[in-house]
Amino acid sequence: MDLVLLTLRGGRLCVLLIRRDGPPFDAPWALPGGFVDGDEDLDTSASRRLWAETGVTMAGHLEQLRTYGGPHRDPRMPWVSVAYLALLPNLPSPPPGSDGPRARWWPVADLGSADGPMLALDHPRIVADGVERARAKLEYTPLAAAFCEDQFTLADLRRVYEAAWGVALDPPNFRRKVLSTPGFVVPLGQRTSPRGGGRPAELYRRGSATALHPPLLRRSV
Amino acid sequence: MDLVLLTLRGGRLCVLLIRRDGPPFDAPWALPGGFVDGDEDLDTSASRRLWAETGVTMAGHLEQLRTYGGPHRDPRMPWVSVAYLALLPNLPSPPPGSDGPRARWWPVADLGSADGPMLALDHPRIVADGVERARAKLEYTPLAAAFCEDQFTLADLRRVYEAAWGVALDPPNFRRKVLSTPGFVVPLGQRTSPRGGGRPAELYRRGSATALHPPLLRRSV
DNA sequence: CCAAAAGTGTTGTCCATACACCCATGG
DNA sequence: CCATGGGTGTATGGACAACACTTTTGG
Repeated sequence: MDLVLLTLRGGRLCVLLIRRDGPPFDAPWALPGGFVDGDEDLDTSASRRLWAETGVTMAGHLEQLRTYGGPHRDPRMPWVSVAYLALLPNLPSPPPGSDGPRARWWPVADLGSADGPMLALDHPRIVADGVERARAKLEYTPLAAAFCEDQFTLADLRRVYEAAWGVALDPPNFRRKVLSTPGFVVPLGQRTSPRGGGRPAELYRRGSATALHPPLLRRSV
Repeated sequence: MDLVLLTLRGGRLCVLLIRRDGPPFDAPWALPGGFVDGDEDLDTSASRRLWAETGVTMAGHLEQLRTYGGPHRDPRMPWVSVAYLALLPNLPSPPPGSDGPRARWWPVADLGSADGPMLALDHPRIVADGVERARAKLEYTPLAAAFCEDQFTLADLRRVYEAAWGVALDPPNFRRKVLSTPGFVVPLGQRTSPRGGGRPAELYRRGSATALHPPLLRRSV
């Protein structure tokens, strides 16, 4: 099992990587993961590993990403690996998990570049699939809130989209769009204490919606 | 490995089920599937099994659906199973595959009803996931053409949406929408010979687009 | 008073819908 | 000539992008 843990740090979308030393890893950085116990559900196993890596239990979002397998994978690894994708609010660096000392958050934009980490096995593709899944799900689900704390402002939510998609969104229009979607967010009737000037923002929490109708499309084309 | 093979028969979305007799199947109908060879890729294995069941090679569409596993599955079965989803044009009934005599296309709308088939293990959920995946992918990909023959009319394509979503679409507006999406379909400059009255329709084949911008949304809410 | 951030109003454009209408074929 | 299905034209409404403007805070 491999875990793609995504979060936002400093306005950048980041993935958690673990520094590995020996085989079966042919490159210094790899996704967190491990073996699945025979007596537990796949989702349960992923949830347990997520907790082991980050201490996170309820926050965020966890879903199965895809299963990777075939002769191209390292023969010393399990023949197939089920990858899971987690979207998490900002966490300490390094995260307080079992791999803490060897763990690091890497901006996903740095993965292909020269000063970015070298990823082992087929992990580059797994990360790419996870990032694309996350970007796509922001369009038609309210999962952007999984990147935020329990209470968040609409600016927090907007910055999730801006970091994940690499675009700038118009704050007034974003506000209208989110508030006009039933169940996306729930107002709490409280305001933030402003930080260095500016009007305090209203606080919200996640709503009960599971899909956005109509979606919040990134206008790429 | 389990295969969810979907096709259109008589304006209804149908799934291929195999009649099973003994254990490990606790109900008479099950998805086609089998074991994965250790020396082949997952996608390759799914493609091979698809060919074995239907004789289909290039037509249609095949993608990984999800991996199911956990203690709730039958202990005599493999502990995990990777499910694949295929969208296929209309095929003979029964299909000319290895399980041909025991295979049957069932309308997915009948699955929950009293006169519908009883599905073994966790196959009801797998079928439901596959159907929902197919319905969703019709929105933002040109995969509806995978349900059609090599050459098809816009009415054929429209009937795919109508069958999968259970709605009626306005033919003029559907036509404009499809033709205004670059790469969705390619006109062939030929016309069908009309069948029992009506103007002959123009013929098209699949285009090169992989996504629809903007999507063709079902207005359910 | 000024800067900064949150929030409101307004307008134009695009797109989807609904539906009237025309075209081409079989009976 | 009529029924049937394919295809075109067009008016209306809703959603979104753009941007001017107001509100509320800190300095």
